[in-house]
Amino acid sequence: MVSIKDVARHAGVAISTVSKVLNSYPNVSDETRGRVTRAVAELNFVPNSVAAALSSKQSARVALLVNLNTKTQAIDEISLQYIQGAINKAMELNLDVITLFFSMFQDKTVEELIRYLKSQSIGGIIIYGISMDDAVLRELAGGNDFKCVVVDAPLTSENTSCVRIDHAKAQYEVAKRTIVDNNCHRVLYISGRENSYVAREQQEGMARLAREMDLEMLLKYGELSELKARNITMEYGECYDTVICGSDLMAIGAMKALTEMDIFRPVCGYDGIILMGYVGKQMNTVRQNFAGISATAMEELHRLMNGKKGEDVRTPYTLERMKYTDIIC
Amino acid sequence: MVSIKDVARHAGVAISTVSKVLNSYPNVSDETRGRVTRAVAELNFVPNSVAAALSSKQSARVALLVNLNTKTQAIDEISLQYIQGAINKAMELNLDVITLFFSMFQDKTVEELIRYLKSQSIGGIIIYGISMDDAVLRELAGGNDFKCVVVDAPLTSENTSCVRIDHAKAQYEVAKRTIVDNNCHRVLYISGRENSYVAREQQEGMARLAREMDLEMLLKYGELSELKARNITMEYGECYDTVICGSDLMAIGAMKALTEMDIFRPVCGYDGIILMGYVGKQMNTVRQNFAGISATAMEELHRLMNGKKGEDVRTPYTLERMKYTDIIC
DNA sequence: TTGTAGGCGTTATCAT
DNA sequence: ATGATAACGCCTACAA
Repeated sequence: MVSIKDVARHAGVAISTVSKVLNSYPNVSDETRGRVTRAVAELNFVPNSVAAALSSKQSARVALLVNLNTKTQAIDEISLQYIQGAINKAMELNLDVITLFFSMFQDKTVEELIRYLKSQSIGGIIIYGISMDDAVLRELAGGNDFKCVVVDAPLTSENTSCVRIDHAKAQYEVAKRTIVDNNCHRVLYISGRENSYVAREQQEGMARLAREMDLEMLLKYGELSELKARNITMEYGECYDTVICGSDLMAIGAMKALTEMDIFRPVCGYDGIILMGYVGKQMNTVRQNFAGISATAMEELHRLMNGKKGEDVRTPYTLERMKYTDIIC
Repeated sequence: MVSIKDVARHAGVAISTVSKVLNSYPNVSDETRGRVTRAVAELNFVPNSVAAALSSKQSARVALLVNLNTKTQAIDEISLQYIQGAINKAMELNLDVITLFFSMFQDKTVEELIRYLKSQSIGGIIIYGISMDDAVLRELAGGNDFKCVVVDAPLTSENTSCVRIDHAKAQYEVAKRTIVDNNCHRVLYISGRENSYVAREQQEGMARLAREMDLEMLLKYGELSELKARNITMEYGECYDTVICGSDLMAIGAMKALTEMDIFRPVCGYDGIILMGYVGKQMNTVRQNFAGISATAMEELHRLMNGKKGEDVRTPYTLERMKYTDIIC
């Protein structure tokens, strides 16, 4: 393997000079920079990131903490897009990435988790799908051991940023469109989990809508489960004009229930997952660009690791009407 | 951070002794081993894997090369299960993992790719979804730079193993069941890609079946695309008794086409993906345990990195009849 | 502006 | 059986 030493020799300069060029330090003459750059090219030198991580204080290594839904595997579509978006952006930014799943440390304490991450020379982390119940992860995000970006949870601080769409606004808009278009007044709202940050924000949007439009609204928790949403719809669907759901998966469950009950009620989803196209019906939904959100999270983390303060970042979304033909290819 | 040095001091031994204990070398007295182990526990010491990777010759770092299907995102369900299975097993085996996607190096040469992997101190790789067209990756798998496990491609060699189910047998069995149960004679077989290793093996199975049962069979390539399978079925479906597909996704396309044509033909899928449950119909399929296959691949890679020779590993599968109610929860 | 040298936390090769 | 000590490849004061 060609190392920095070889480059230095080939360019006729000191190792430290090569290092300075590689890390674009200011005090290097153009001529020296040129010689080093040329040597790098000629030798096809690629810096060893492991050595760099060991040597440098601010290691450019990032951990992705992903909450893989082992039960309803269908929505794992989202997790994969998160992972993909993050890893691609990380490669652009020259950051190393390791991927971890919540299940790996569900029985660990914060201290153990921190020790593990430090043993991997991790400098920053991105957490996906954290809920209010995850004490350990919340502590991790709140602490000062790592730079941190949390997707979809409002845990902003000195070195923790949050990235997400405006769920209150998105839920408000997609529900309003569905309700206005169909002239509804009595709304069955199937939200996700009670202790989900996203669900809380979505509920805010729905509450505002209910106020503004003077709606009668029943709030139920579908736990992001297709089956639960189906059962809720079975029980209450008939008495309401429309079923608004906090996730596409639940919307699918609601729709199947309505079909079985043989009654029509407009259903509204949330997320814009591909899977929804396969049920063969249409519905309004909020399309989130999960890969894009994750890329944004990685950029934000990169900034944090370069000294920026944490903040609350909102990403764009679109309202869509998804149908089968949009999907297949 | 507590380092090996702290452990050594605390245990009253030399650093190298601690290292020997950690890596379970033979020549250490039980008493010393005990003192070191105790010190490790008391100090909550977790070895720094980055330093180990730098120092050690045979670095325990593994790269996952995943062929993410950017077009038909639906079947990415499989990729995620691969990733999950590999990462979980790697953690058990104390291997570090980085995940890469084919798209990241599609315009790179083998040499560039090798340099990149070496710059990351990668010692072994697992390749998912390689096809006969991927010259660079085939060269990588054939070379001697890394220990390598290839999932679903017969590229066995000195330090390259292959892990997969017996596709010829599986395709034979699932098709036979479908054909016998429905008493068919004329078969429309929609295979995947022409240059896919899996497709070739599946075709072997079908050829044998056609021979044994004296079937008339038309082979078409659906390119793993739901739409292509749909179009093929539209064109030829009517003249055949049954449609056998090389993937669930294509089976879904075929089924939708038949529904639209308003004719019944038994359809048979392959893979056992969750998505299939959502189309709301039943069909025979081969269920692969993708996470399990990937875990097996990681174990095999681990063995290779410990000096074993490459070989061809077959994993189990089951024939199943998937239906909606199996899925939702 | 450039070079020297110490250190990052391990592993591995020698002596002892 | 145990302990010095030199790598591993890079970063970074600090010196020149």
